Amino acid sequence: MRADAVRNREAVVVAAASVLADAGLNASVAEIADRAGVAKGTVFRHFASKDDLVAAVVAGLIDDLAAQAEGMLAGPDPLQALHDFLAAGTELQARDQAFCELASTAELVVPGLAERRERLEEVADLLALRARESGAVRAEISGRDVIGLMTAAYQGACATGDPQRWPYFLSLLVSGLRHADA
Amino acid sequence: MRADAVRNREAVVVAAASVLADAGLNASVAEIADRAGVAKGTVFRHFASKDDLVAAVVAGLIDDLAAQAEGMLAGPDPLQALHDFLAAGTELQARDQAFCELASTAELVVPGLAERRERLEEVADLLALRARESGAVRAEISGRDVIGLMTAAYQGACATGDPQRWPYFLSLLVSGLRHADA
DNA sequence: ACCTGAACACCGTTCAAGT
DNA sequence: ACCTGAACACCGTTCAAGT
Repeated sequence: MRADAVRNREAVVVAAASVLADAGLNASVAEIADRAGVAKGTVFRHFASKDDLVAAVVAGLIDDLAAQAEGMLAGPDPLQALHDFLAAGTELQARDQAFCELASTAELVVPGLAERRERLEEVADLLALRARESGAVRAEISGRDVIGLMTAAYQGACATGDPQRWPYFLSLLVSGLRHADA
Repeated sequence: MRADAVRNREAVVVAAASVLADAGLNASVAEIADRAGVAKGTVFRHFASKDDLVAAVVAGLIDDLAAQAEGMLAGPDPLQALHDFLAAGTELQARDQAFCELASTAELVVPGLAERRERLEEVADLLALRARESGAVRAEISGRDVIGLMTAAYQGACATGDPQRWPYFLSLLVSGLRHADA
């Protein structure tokens, strides 16, 4: 790969990460190209579609979150670890609009993100299992459900008009996990 | 207003209600016009913008929900009434894609929906107050928060890939309301 | 090889021409 | 008055022409 191509590809990814975080999934390719200092066509030379570019950016975010989660598995307090993971995932939604929009979509509009999500679900599964075995959580809950809880907390807060209040919704959900009857 | 105009306007609203429920907010005006049997231009003769048409359709949905909620205020069990209202709102999201998308947006993209939402919040406020006064709910919760809970339940279920599981997320949230520590 | 910008299809919106 | 469809601006995507 030619040196300018490497540079351009990287510039596109960096620009896309920033623009997508701010403006979400319908940020225009034109704006990303502008910010990267390349022509629109160059974006499509490196990524087959806008969705592919989005996938490349968001895959990095999911991987970071999964890595964080693996670190939490070693913590002494299983309930705290689960709570920390939920908080990290919810806060990521608050920080990144594109991730936020993807997190609340059932079908992954964006291909190539499915495996990343599976890895995340597996770690979440372990966190949930430990919390249940410790007795702190009574509700039956899968790793997939844990991901759902992150989205629930953030979207709930958004719907009140004050996204910053997500910790309140998260604490409600965690109370629910602890005391759920059945 | 001429007779054909009345007929066309109604046809547009009916078509829009159906198309928006199925395809959500980015259903095209062309498809709505087709289904209504009119030209695209006719849609814009009756509604200044696509957003205005969306508002007209969704306002009806919100009003229906608010009316249901007012009926529930008279019920004997305050916790049950709150739960029923939450279930009705969540189920509406499951049934109507456009309502669902609007419910998880902080800023009402669509103008003219703010007052409708306020009326809904007021009824929700009363339902929340009664549930708290009855002692069944410990968490402090406003009418606005109640709306947020509907969105939280449905979006959480969506994020697991199985929207039909919203009752599980709703029951977690209601458990949280009952037992929240603080 | 890779980059560029003109070109195309799609969609919301406008408006001149019809009835 | 109201309806229609051609026209415009915007955006994702393609590709012929340049280096």
